[in-house]
Amino acid sequence: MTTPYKPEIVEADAQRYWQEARSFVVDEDPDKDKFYCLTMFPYPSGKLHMGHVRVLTISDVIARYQRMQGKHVLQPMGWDAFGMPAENAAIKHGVPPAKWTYQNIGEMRAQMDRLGYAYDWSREIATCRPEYYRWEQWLFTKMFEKGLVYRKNSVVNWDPVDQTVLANEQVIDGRGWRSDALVERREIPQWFMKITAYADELLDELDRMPGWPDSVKTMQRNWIGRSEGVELSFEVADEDEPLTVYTTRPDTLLGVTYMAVAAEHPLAKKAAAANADIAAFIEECVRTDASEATLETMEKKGVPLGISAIHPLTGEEVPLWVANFVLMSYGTGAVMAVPGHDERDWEFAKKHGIEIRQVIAPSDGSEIDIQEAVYVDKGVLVNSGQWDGMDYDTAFNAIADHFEQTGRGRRTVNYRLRDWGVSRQRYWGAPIPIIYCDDCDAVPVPEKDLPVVLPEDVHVTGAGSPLKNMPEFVNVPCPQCGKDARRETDTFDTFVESSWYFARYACPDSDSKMLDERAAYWTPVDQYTGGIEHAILHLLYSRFFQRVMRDEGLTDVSEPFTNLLTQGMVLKDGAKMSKNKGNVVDPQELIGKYGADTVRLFMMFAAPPEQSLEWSDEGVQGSYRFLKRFWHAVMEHVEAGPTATLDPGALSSEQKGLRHKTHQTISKIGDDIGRRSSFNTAVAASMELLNAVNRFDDTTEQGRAVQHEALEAVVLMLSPMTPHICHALWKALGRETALVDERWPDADESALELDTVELVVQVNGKLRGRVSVPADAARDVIEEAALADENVQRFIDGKAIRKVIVVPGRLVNVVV
RNA sequence: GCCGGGAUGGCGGAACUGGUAGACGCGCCGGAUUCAAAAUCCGGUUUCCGAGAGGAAGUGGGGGUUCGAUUCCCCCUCCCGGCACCA
Repeated sequence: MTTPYKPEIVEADAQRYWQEARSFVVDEDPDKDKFYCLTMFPYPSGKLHMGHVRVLTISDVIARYQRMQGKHVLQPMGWDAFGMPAENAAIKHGVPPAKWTYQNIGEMRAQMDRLGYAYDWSREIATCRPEYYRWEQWLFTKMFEKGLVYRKNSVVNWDPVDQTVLANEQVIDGRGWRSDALVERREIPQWFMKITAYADELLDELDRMPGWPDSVKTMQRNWIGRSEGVELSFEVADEDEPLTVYTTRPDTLLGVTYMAVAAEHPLAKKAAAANADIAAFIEECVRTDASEATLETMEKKGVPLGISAIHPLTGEEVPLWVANFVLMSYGTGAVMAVPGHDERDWEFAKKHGIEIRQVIAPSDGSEIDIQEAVYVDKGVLVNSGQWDGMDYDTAFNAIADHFEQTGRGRRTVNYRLRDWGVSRQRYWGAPIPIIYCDDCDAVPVPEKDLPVVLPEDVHVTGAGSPLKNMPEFVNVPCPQCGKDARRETDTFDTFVESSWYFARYACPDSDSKMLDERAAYWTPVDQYTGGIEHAILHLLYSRFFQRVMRDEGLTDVSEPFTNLLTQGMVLKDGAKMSKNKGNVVDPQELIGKYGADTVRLFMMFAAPPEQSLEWSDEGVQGSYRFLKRFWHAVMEHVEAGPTATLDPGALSSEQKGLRHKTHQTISKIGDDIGRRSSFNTAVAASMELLNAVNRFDDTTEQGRAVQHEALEAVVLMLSPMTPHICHALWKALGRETALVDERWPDADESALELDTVELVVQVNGKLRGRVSVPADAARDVIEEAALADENVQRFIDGKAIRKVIVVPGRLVNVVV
């Protein structure tokens, strides 16, 4: 009987060692090659869930692997501590958000430690602490000075019963989640950050980011949505102001048969004053939430305003409509409609009996019927007078020139990207450092008065921010003129905190600067890991903030994350684990039953990191079984007595075979983890090697030596995934040093060479046989061997061989 | 609706650059061990035909390129993520 595997003892022992040796606390050592490994920090929601365990484990495996490559690794952890759930908990249970949050942080930190993650806890950050958010308040005031922030009216979801602003998430089927009242769109003044000032840089740099997945780069490109078009004006009958629209298809201009404005547009409001039907329609448009998904999937509706614009080229009258699919916040709040050559315009025109005019024909001369089907491709202009026969580019330029020469329009670059609205009408966030004075308007809080500290002892009711009812917070003298003034009670969007925390880990205790010289050592982040749901917002805001910090002279770095890995969700029964669905598996329970290593191993083995992971209780048991087999294999070997030194020159062919497998696996797993982030196949390869060791029944001196080498390799290579058991087994194998300080093994090239290789033989692409040939066999020798195969003979017999394809080391295909 | 991604045995997945489809694990079947069970160990396991040797089909559906396609191209279906106030 060998020593049994007791994970709770093995894991406590390893963790005690790391704790006492301060294994994961790092300094800024200029002589060492740094590696900054980071996970998107969690929201402290209460308990760790499997989604957390997955991403934290992926990141930990990378950190530990890089350490074994000799890198000086920083892996910090912290808390995205502001946000709505704390307010919801406060409303429900009467606990102040701060207290609730700090409690959760304590619980989650303990759970993380139980999982054995290699964190430098000396750098822990919680974004709800004034020492942290004072610096984003400070940066905001710097941006204010530079004109990178501004205030304008913008739309929110308004709950008319609770008299409060709702997040999109709090709107369910157009109604407030607590009041059930129909939500209204309402405009209020809010602060914006000018991310559009960096649009071109954010877009262009994507081409020079090889460490990011193409899918994320494509999403960001599309989100920024740079387009080149023409801005042009239509005169409106009886109006002084012309109606300005932007189009990327000036070539279709002669096909404009109507125009549409947003419900909030001044022309619509004016028409509504004189017409009850229009007023009713506008009312209806406002009674919806503000999310784009809702607007785009809504039935497209509109009513005519009874007024016309004048077509700038033909002088024709073009009817004006108000429509629910035009947004005031996009461009000018007005669009020109070309039913013949735009899908949405075509459907709207069909529905309302508006004329559909063909002005583009396919370049290949084929006939189309524009009344039957819309034609959106670029082609040749028709029914367009002097522009007839031109292709897209020629027409674009000719028409753009015409407008620029007549002064009624101009070429312009447009972005889909909008400036970032950072104001939130919520309590549990970082206060926006602004003071409103009747004389001086909005005044940023001077640096000496920062931070603006959020009062933590409050009573949250859910109806508006409690800050509004705290005169000691609100009433302050104006920093400019000293008169009585009022403090801003809105707080920052929590994305503001998460847009720069990664840099602050380098110097979390710096109280004189947002970032000090330590940031120059650690940033940028070498490996960033997190959910694909952050592909656009969080990652784009972080790229923006990094540049704002750069332009403020705080860093030379422009891109915050060199390599990005986006991990998939954890599912059970095909659905995301959530309390609502009742399919949650508690990590704590599993760790108690099997230990942290089993949970970590299953997470890494069950699916590739970018894909969703289907939870399986049986699969977890399988991982546990493997660790037990692993443990007993090493213990049996060790308990059989000491091992002799390996002599590679004195091995039998079976011994050579196992040694070949060992070094082939070392080579494969290094590539799997280091280059491919393919942890599931790395685990599979470890299992294969261990299976080979267990099948290898050779108790001679050299037999045991080859076995010993294989077992040490498995211990080293599994250690990033299951660090505790490997820590124990490394000691058991007679090693004096701690495994955490060991280097990744090297594959011995001489052990990888093979004398013979097996080739597959196909006839017409179908597998018909296999042949063994010397590794260095010439092409004609391979061909001869392939054609000589008995089964291959049956399929080529009596047929003419047209061609023989030889793929060295792989296959032979005989084409007959 | 728009943008991005995914679909392979009973299940999770593997096949990396167009070259043996199903590695590894789960489950299941059979056996060993046991008074019995659990645990453990050994063998089998895509489907169909065949005693076997072997053959045929097969990677969501339909088409195409190629000596050869899970992999590349076109069209479609379903599922997932995001859509600017969930984080």
